[in-house]
Amino acid sequence: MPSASARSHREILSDLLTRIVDDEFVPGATLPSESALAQSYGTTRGTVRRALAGLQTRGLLTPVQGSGWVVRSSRQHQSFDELRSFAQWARGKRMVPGGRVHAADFGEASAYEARRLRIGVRSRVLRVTRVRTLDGRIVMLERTCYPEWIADRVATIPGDEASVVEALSRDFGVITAHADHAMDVVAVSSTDAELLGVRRGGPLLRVRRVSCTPGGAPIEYGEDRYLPDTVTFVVSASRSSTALSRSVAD
Amino acid sequence: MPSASARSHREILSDLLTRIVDDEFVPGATLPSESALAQSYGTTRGTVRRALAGLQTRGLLTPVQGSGWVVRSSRQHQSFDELRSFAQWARGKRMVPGGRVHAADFGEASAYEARRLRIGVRSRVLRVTRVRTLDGRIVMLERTCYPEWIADRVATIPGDEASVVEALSRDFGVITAHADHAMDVVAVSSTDAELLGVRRGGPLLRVRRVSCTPGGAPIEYGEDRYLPDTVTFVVSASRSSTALSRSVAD
DNA sequence: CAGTGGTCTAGACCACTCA
DNA sequence: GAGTGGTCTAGACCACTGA
Repeated sequence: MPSASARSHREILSDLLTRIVDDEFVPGATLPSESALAQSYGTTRGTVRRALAGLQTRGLLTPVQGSGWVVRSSRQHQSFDELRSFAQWARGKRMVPGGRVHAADFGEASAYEARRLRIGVRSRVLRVTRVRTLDGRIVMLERTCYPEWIADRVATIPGDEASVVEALSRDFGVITAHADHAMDVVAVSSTDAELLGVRRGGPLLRVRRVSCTPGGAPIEYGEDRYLPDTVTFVVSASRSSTALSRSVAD
Repeated sequence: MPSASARSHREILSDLLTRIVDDEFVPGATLPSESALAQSYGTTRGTVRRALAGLQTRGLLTPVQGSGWVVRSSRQHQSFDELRSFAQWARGKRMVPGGRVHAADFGEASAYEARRLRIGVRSRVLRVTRVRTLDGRIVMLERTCYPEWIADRVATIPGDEASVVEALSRDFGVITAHADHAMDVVAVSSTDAELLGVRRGGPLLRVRRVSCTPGGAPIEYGEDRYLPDTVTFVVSASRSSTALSRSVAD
């Protein structure tokens, strides 16, 4: 039953989410009508629709005009924070994230890095290479490039800090609001092979990423290389709700 | 300047989109306030906000509370149809899609296929293997599994049909409304090697996909294997708008 | 045809940003 | 403190579904 106190769209979303995850509404079933929900939550259709739209975006519901809202899945997708941070994602999965910094050096931005970070070519940047582990097993090689405005702050973060994202937010108030990801596949290079402890030529999933502040200022350009059988990226797409796109490799 | 006739949220969205793509508003710039836009389009804030939310989902805009809507990018993301259909995507990129059916056989659903398609184990399914080309070059190997309710209709589609998705919609009225994608990386198997014309052991980007009707009925389970340097998947994520998630490979 | 979601209006108050 | 986006209300009409 609905929480009598749920009036904001967030509360309604979280209440419906709980009820779906708890199988009160199973996949394939139709929810009560928007008007009925509005009445039972003591609010209006507009507010209920905001909550439903949120669950649609998360891939749990789909609207069928003239019929009702159908439960599409009861599997909860991950939050943006979990997507953004390796450590937060790992903890959400009850796994122990670890890793070590292999190298951290200042240098000049390449043309590619400069374009991604929207800074001048040859501006000062900090490049950090980390090897990431899950439950002690190596899963990923991460190369990150930070623009000068944040580089000095990043440099003070200890090499064994599990979550750089958390540290940036906690210690410096720098928050990630957006991230663009590009996913493709590459072969293991000689350098990769040494750091990851695998043979050359094998498959790696590469994720290139630019994270930005709420104002749109790029915080970092990162390139992650995952070993096979370690992670899968899942995208739930529908006509009106996803920003996934497929593009020609450049 | 705004089209005087733009009154629905779709029209406003498309007008703003044009103005952003045409660099009337460049990345980093702030749009006129919601109230100002509402007035100039002859509508209300609510309608304008729907349009803005759509552009946010597409990764073009981001709201900054107390300040305004900031242009984040002027690169247009692809539509759901382009994501869904290899042929439509290729045409959007001005490339020529091609391919041939290598095998098409009826068989019994495996436990995995049955779970994905929400049908009984050992139900009758149609399995089709296609090799896909772009501008004549082999880029992808596609294995698709169709449940019985649609299999006979799929079987009538010619092997050289460029877009199965289009054919299903055009000839049978079967429309894809959702698709869940899981992306990871695998090594080239001996079978793959033969069909794709590459050596064993190299990297392939694997995309597993379940497409559903508006009512949520699975239409197909597909597994695509892309050669390196052919496609990249791009995801634009923010705190409130994307369904991308990262999960442990199973 | 009754009931559903899709859309739009017109207003209100709040939280936040920035000069 | 003026102006911005964030939220919510209370209603209206439309397009569509399904019995």
